[in-house]
Amino acid sequence: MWRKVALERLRKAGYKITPQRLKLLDVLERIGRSHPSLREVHEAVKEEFPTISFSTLYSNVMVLRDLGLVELLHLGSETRVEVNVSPHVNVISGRRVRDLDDPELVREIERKVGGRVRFVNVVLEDEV
Amino acid sequence: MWRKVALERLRKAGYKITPQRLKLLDVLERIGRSHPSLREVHEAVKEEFPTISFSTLYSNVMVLRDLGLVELLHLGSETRVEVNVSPHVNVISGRRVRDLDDPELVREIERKVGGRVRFVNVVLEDEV
DNA sequence: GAGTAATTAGTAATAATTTCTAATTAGAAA
DNA sequence: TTTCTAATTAGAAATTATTACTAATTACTC
Repeated sequence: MWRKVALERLRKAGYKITPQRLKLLDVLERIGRSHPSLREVHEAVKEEFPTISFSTLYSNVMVLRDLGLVELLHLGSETRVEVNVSPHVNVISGRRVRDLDDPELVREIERKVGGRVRFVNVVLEDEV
Repeated sequence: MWRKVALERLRKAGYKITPQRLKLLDVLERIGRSHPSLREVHEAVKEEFPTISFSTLYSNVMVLRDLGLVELLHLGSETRVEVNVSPHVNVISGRRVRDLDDPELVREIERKVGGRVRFVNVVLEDEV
């Protein structure tokens, strides 16, 4: 579903459809909800397209971001890619991120902070 | 207040009280609630102690973090220092961060995500 | 006041992102 | 289909921020 939308939007915006881009869409459709880092996305794409360079991957992720197809979030020292673009909650414990789709909660937060929420990161205490 | 607690805790933990550390406490007491980046904290401390190196500043901030006296958060490419250590909400728009102390909201989020919240970052849509 | 381990400043190393460029290629037009 | 051209790619280099290392200095104990 996301892949289809993404492809359509790339076309509409006049971007060329290269094999590198197609593989990137495949990979993000498959693992995007696990919030992979750029490096992890690169590794995953290399499985299917071993010669893709980091720089190509990087610039393509930026294209997707510019088109509003992915969200980037910064966790520790790394940039994570997120396919869920609707306002939602990321629950973060350590390196783990899980999505919580709770429009109710998002709406309440919007009411309290006064502004349109892009996303919410809830950082939990490390379990001991 | 925070400064006093911090100094006490440094002493208790057996750390030496150096002029560099005292200036750092001064600065964080003063500007800590603006969530300065490490670089900004360094600049601010240099105003009062021009010879302090980034590396000294850095390791002292890490000491404060280890003692639970500051929280570090990663925003874009930079590390921000936060003096507010109780579970709370950071409202982020662009490079700006403001604190929202709303224990009610934090408690509700904790209930929904199931876990002890360290802090919550609410990232807002960029204003156009 | 001396001794000692912690701290400091300066520098080097690392890690992740971002930029740059020559060669290649997707897609439009002939 | 073939040609043309601007967009895209791979690889390398530059940048940026953080983290690690080390010799010299210093805060604190006795």
